[in-house]
Amino acid sequence: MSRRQTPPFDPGRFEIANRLFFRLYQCSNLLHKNGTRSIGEFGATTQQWAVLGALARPLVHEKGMSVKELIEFLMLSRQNLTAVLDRLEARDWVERVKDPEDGRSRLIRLTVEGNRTWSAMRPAIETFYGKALMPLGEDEQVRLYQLLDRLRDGLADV
Amino acid sequence: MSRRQTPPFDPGRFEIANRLFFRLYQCSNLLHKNGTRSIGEFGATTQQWAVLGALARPLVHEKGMSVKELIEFLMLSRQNLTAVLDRLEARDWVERVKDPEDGRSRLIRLTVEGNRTWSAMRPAIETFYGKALMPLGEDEQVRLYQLLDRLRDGLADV
DNA sequence: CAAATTATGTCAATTCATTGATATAAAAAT
DNA sequence: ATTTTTATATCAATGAATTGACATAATTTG
Repeated sequence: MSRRQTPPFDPGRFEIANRLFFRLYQCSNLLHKNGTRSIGEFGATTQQWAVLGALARPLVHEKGMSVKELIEFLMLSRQNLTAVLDRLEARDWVERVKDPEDGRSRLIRLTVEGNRTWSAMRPAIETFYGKALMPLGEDEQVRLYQLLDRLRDGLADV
Repeated sequence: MSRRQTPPFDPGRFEIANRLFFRLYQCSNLLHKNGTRSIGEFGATTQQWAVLGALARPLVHEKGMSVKELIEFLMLSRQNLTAVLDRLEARDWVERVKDPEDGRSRLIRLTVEGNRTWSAMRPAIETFYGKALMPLGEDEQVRLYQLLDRLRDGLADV
């Protein structure tokens, strides 16, 4: 229970919120820096890995995803995603194919090469996950992503 | 106890880690987008607000912080911080003064104008915090920043 | 005193992120 | 059939993030 309408902000509440978002900022910087370094041998970035990961999911892998779906899933702007897709397409890791059911829409799919690269990256990603999550038990990892889920919902509604 | 040395990665563990970092990525994008929008009237960004917030802390406010300390606190590169400080200095929100105790070092301090701006921003930041944290109770907010603390430590050690 | 380290800055290249404005083509609605 | 909406793309500007290489000045070390 107890979801307040407009929470009053005493100094304590502000401090907690401040720490929370500052940690988020720090984690975000570290994820980008060290995550990208850990897959440096492939010349990819964490953002590209997020796109490949989205497209490699079992239910998506064959039909692909539209740009609109990718934007909503990754929560970034269309202009930005277009640029990332351009780089991925230039490396022949993804392809844009016309949607047979909607001529306006194009489906983004992993190429064979993109699939191969994603598989090759997985061990490096697993190593990164393992090291980065060292201080957290499995139950805490679940708790953390559930809390991040709700934070995301809150952030999206601002 | 049970802090594993090299955690074996069964599919379940990978899935949990994957969700966790993906949520982190989404939250990071949303924080940047909606956070910056919520202080848009000041023409500042969440990064600039992080720097101002760091410098506005009671124990720091008078003496300031060196660039090195700011880099370690904010966890970003020197080249990047220099650029952010340049923009803040151009707006007369921060100043670089020589450290009387170390001629190599320069102390970054809030100017009077920077202090004024930080105070003016606070209500907008409080509103943002309030909306973004709507789905989370106070106890959950504390739990979340503690978990992020440990994730940050893990990410830093990769 | 000379050499090495430290703190900062600068220059350059790349990627990622935003917004805003504009364009094109196809689907849907009137 | 015309209009409107939708999906995508493009162009431009700005800010933020990384890395690498180099420069300078001051402190510390040998």
